[in-house]
Amino acid sequence: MASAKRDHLIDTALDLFYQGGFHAVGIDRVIAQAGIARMTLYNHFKSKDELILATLQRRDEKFLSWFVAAIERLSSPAENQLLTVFDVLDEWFAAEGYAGCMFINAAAEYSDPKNPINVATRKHKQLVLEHVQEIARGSGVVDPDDVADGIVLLMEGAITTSFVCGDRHAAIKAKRAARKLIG
Amino acid sequence: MASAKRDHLIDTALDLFYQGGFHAVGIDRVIAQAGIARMTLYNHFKSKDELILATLQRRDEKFLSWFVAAIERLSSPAENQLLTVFDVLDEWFAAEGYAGCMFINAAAEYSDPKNPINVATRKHKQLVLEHVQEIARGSGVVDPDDVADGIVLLMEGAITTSFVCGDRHAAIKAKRAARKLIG
DNA sequence: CCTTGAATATACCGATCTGTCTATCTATAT
DNA sequence: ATATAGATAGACAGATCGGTATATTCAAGG
Repeated sequence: MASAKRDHLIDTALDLFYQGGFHAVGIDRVIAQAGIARMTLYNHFKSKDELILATLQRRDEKFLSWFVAAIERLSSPAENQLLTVFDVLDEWFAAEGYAGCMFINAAAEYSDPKNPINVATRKHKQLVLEHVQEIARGSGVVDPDDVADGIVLLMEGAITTSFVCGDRHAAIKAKRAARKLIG
Repeated sequence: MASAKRDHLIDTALDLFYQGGFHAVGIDRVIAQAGIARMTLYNHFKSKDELILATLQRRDEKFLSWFVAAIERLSSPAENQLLTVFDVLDEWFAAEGYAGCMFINAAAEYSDPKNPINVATRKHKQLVLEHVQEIARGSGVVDPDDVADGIVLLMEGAITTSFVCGDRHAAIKAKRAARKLIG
């Protein structure tokens, strides 16, 4: 199952789909960019949708591990970690090639809730929520789950605002709002 | 310029693109659903992108007028109108055929900031922000522009959460957060 | 050395895509 | 009644789509 070719294929497709969209990027672009034969792709994946699912799974793993580590890295004893989350977002938004949340983008193109791709997006968002809930519970705030809901809403809002509106200060604005929210 | 056929074409395309996505829905589907000849479409629009732009413009008009009216309709003297906004969102999310924000979805498929479609999405979001700012300024809150930023972030977060996660309580959660935000 | 399995290039399939062309029809207005 | 403008159906173009078939090359392991 695990193979260097397969690995490289997923990474390449991840880049292309993230930057160009799922329907707009064809198999030909993926194999050309990856420098891999057409049949090698279909040897590892039954269909384009399977490849998309693999890229989303990898994105989920990569993003969550980066997200958790970045919170630790940017944390300071003086600040509630719930607020540090928005510094992490700010770093993300400023990264080269930032194109919003790949899962929101995927849901926009595959809106049928029964579609496995759509299912994968919900799963990812659920994992993010659960991690924020953990932080909230550990930060000594009252009604941690309510606060986590509000924090996640601000996070999603910041992602959308930064990407769709090109607002470079979305994360900072969200952090300011979060401060009032935590009280 | 204005024509019944053209009008009907825009309405039909609006429905189909909103439900099915822009790349995934082809011209053939649009003309079949509209019951209109192929050449009639290309007589009114130079290209598919022009048609998409027309649908986004109509969506912008329809949504904003509905949004403003719904706020008035659901307003009560006892409540800050900034909070009423989330009751309006709740109504929207519960509507049949709800498929998120068409402009967020459009930005996901056309992420190039120079693309006219992308430009249209930013314009729409700017208009929404400005209306929320008006409400904030009229609601006697301190730092109305800051508050408006927070409200809009919660709105965008609620839209994303309701659509991507299928969370039916996203608007209510956002309203709860907004209450703390207004103070 | 030989076998086995993976990767390769390339041709090909049927379907669909956006967009064009043409020829016919219809309704309205002069 | 006739001229004009818009709508029609349908064929067509050229490109691209996702996916398959085949035959060849290559590298590693026994």
